[in-house]
Amino acid sequence: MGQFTTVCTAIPYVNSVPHIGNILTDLCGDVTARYLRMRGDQVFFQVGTDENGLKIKESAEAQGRDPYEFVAEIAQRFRDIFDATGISYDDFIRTTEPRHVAACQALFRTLRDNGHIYLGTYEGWYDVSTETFFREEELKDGKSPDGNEVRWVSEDNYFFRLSAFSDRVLAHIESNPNFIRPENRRNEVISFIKQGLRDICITRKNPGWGIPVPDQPELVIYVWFDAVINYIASTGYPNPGFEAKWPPAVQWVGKDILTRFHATLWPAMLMAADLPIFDTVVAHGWVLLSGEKMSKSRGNVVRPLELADELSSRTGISQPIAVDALRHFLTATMALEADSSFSYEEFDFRYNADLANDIGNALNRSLSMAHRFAEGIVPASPVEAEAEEAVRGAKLEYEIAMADYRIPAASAAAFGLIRWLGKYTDSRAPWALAKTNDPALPGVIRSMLHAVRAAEGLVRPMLPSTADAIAAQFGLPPLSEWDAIGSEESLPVGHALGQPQPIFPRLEIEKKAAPAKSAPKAEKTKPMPEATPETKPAPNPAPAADEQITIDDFLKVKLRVARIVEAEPVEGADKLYKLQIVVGEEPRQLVAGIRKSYTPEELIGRQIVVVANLKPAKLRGVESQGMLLAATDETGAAILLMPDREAPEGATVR
RNA sequence: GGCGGAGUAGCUCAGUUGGUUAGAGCAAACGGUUCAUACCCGUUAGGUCGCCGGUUCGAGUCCGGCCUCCGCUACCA
Repeated sequence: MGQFTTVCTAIPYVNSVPHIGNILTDLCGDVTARYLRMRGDQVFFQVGTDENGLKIKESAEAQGRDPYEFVAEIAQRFRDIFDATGISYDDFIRTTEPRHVAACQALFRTLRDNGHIYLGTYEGWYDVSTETFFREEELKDGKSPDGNEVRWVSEDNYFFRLSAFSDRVLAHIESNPNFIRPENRRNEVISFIKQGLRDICITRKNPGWGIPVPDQPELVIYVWFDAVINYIASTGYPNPGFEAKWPPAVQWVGKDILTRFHATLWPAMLMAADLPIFDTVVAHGWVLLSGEKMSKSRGNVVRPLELADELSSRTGISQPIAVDALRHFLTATMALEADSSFSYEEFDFRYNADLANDIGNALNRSLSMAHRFAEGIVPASPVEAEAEEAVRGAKLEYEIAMADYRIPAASAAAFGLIRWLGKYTDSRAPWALAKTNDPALPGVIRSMLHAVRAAEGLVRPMLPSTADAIAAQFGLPPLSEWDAIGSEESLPVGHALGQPQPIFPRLEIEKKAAPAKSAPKAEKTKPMPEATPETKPAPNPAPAADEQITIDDFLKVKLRVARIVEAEPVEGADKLYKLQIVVGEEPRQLVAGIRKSYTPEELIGRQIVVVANLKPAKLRGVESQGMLLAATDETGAAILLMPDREAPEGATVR
């Protein structure tokens, strides 16, 4: 047993059935794993489900279900979808499994023994639905930044000394340019860490669900702290032998969980435990639908199997081939550095253009020509030089892309070979050569077959069922060794080829009349910011509406004259004053960022103009019940607005 | 506000270290071909390479400023 090449994927939280965006992480991991296996690596490919956390327990109970049974059912659904979409995992780990619990507790113990975990009192606001603590100043209108309910908690908990690892994590990122991919995410992480990392509270009071803290079962480990440990638990940690699979070569994650968890917390945890760190973490963007993130609450989700089933019923292709169509869409159109969009039109379009017209037709036409002009066997004449060159070039381009985990670029290399074949076939025109009994004919036929057989190997990581179907029509075993791509042995001379059979029947897409010019298809890529929530049947956006408001709009803003009675700096802030003011008779507290421009003495006693009906908000933990009006000079300094002469206290301004 | 990214043909995007007529795919128009799943091939787009200025013999490609969009992050009320 040698060293494994380990591929990890972020595990989804089991609170709903996955949509096509959710499986993107696993698909990326799968393509990577399949590619590396073809390269000859002994691959260990981990996937799984994240099942702890209070939210799960509450969801289960809300349905009157036993939590264990509840998560088991949902985890199975994920597993079924992974299986059906061809995710070739070697291990499916659930965070409720004993092996994961044991790994968490072992790691926790190690960190506690090392002094990287300490006991402290946590007091603050807690958002149950995301299991996150918030500082006072992070709250918005008494709710979490995401708008969830929060409750005040005060409990003794363990903290992880994340702050102590800022420098080391940063140094690691900076000295390993490939540690975080793609580049733009790397920059985001660096600037995040440079602001300093705070220690993180990593336990919660045990609600009867979760992983108990060793020796202190009244506490459970925070779900995020526990979740990332699954990667190493999957390799067998802490049992001897896990080192054969640890550390991973690559860890795939969605962009939303990169910065806080996989690029900072998780490496810091590994450092603290003296464990090796994975080579690379790659973050991909989201798959948007009509420009919006898919979410169950929005009701705009596309489920992978439903999509495949629908395609399958429209074309008559088998489900695995339909799944490949989905895999192709995602791997070809995704961009690592940005979000990508899904639409049904685009999906059909890609199916016809890339799969039916390009790869399907290339196979069909090459095989039928071989039967027509070469008696259905692989001719002995040598492959023409330009075909050798095209295959070699595509293969190299593919390898370069995959070395950097640029899956869409690898896909483009594979399809580029197919497109090359179309031009080649036309330029050599075997049907014309046949008429004149040209001796070049067999070499051309063999070259075409050579290219298709190579393409089978190149698309195999993305489209495993399609690749199998191509091999089957060739009457050859699957081309599953990378080095065999483009080789003599992969396509033996004299081999009797199978009969061609369309793999991807063309979809009939009714051509739209001609709305091409007038309506740019409802702005699929850049949805205009719509103020109106909910339904939007006939948007008809009024363009100038932004720039002009009505008098009624203006009168909604209640401006009043107020007097400053006290001014003191806000602790821990260097721009803010806490001001006590009176609006008429009514005392108010304001927070204002004018410390650079005024001393407290200059402020006290002055009359100012304030927005009196502004929703209170917290800045740096201090409530501000309004906003004062000020102009800004060219340096950005504030210039207070004041009445021209003493105004009646609390006078209305308009 | 800070940091970062992006702005290239109708659409999706490529464009290495600055260098001859700025590219690909798709869509559209026209033409060709018939081996193939009405498929494939060729031609056509006359694109101010976001705007302004600068460096240079020469800039999409470097520098400065500005505009717009996006991401991250804030002591923005």
